[in-house]
Amino acid sequence: MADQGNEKKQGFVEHITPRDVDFSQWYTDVIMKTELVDYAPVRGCMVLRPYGYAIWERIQEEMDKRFKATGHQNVYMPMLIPESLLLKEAEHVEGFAPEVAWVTQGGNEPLQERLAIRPTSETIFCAMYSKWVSSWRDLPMKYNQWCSVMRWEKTTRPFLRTAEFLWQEGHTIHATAEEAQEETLQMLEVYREVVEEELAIPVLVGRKSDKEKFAGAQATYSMEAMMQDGKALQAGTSHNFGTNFAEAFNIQYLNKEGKLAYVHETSWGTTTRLIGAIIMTHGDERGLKLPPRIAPIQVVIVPVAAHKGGVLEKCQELHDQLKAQGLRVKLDDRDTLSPGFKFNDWELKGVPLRIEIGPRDLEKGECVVFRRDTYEKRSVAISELDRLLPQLLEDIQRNMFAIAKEFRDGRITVVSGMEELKKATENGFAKAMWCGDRACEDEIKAEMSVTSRNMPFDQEPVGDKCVCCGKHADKVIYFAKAY
RNA sequence: CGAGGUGUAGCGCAGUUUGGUAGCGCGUUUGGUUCGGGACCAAAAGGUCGCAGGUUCAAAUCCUGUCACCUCGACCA
Repeated sequence: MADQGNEKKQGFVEHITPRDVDFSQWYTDVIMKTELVDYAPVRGCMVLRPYGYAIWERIQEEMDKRFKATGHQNVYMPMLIPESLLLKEAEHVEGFAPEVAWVTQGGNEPLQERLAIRPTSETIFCAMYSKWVSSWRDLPMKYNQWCSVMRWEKTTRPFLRTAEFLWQEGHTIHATAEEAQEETLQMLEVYREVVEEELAIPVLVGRKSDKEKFAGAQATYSMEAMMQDGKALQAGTSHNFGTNFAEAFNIQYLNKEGKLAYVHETSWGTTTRLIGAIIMTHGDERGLKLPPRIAPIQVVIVPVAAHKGGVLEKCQELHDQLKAQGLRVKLDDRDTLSPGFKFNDWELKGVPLRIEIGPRDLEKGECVVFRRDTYEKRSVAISELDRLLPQLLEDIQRNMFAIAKEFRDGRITVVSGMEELKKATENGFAKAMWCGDRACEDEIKAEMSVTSRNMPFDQEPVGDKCVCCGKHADKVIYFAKAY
């Protein structure tokens, strides 16, 4: 029975729009049919269903433990921000004003001052920090909050852009510019680590251009992932505010020399958009494909002819054993569905490993193990599973990252002129030299709807002339169409 | 927000041109037989036709408005 990975026998049933026919429709089919989300009866909002929320909880867990390990604490700020507070930092207001939702009435009384539903919480963190800091001994303060924010977006798509979304926002204040910069880059690295090692999504990290940076930031850094349609998805950002907000909100402390000084501030965020990134990085013709480390269910056990010869009992026993071993395992004991249906169903839902156990296997003390990433099926002694499954999960994790990275790298093209840039960004990223002028970015965006993504650190130049204007250039930069 | 498209049972659709009893497939429920890649038989339940107005003896069908979703553009995580 070994290696019966015969493609023809694996009559998988097509239930979603093929990925290469209509990527966008494929995405919608996948998120709906896997029951990750549903549309809410509110404009632009989505409901995270149990399976979708479970993925978010896994991401939270991985992020949160690293935040704690790097010395951060969680807090919770109010959802409502007084208008006067939001108006304090000019660039910040300008950036967010168009998409703020307002509360104008409390009960039956109109409010004296309208309240913004937070689009982000810099201003309220600043208001509190200004109360809490007085001495250099109070610094740094490194807080994070898990919450939802609201941005009145004109067009929305589940996970990628919704009016309300779940995220974490870290906000820290420091005594020196050096510390703030170190924090900014440290958190970018934490993000990179979670996304590459846990979500198996390769990312390009680097600094944003001034045009693309956060409203009110001195510098913004991002990680950018490539989706299977070649478009970029900004997967997380980390900002250094310098003293911009501290000056606007008067966050001062007495330094060691006994003089008043402004704090240096950072903020950084990742959102449920990461779930969209997982779907569009790894998904295939059969649906979702979850990296083992983030999958809410790593191993599903499907009994065949469950009522015969103690099959179900054996499956239950195996389930308990694997669970005790620390694997996230599920026994599919639904009694009205055929095994074939369940195979398709769990592949659609992206579970990395499936174990099939039927009467024929039991006679031999074996089971069939199926890999979601390679579609490979093979017979294995049940007694080997405790050793084999963790190895397979690690192998799948590595394999998924390698495939995603190979795909991405194969679609990054070094370009030196506008025609090449246009061609490269039709289905991937362009890597180019840039002079640093805003005008060149504007021209590229106007002509081909392509934006600069970020400027990688420590990169060898790929030329010495700006891709747009041809003048001297010393900045390596990525361009792409973006979500 | 600009251009185009779609809203009819949980899902996928027909019916709209030419107004006249609300249809099909899948799913669901009950019973039985099945179970190694979306099983089969029998019976049953399920819809104010996206929503709000209007025209008409009569509206899924005609008119006006509005909302949601999809595709392509402009803004954003």
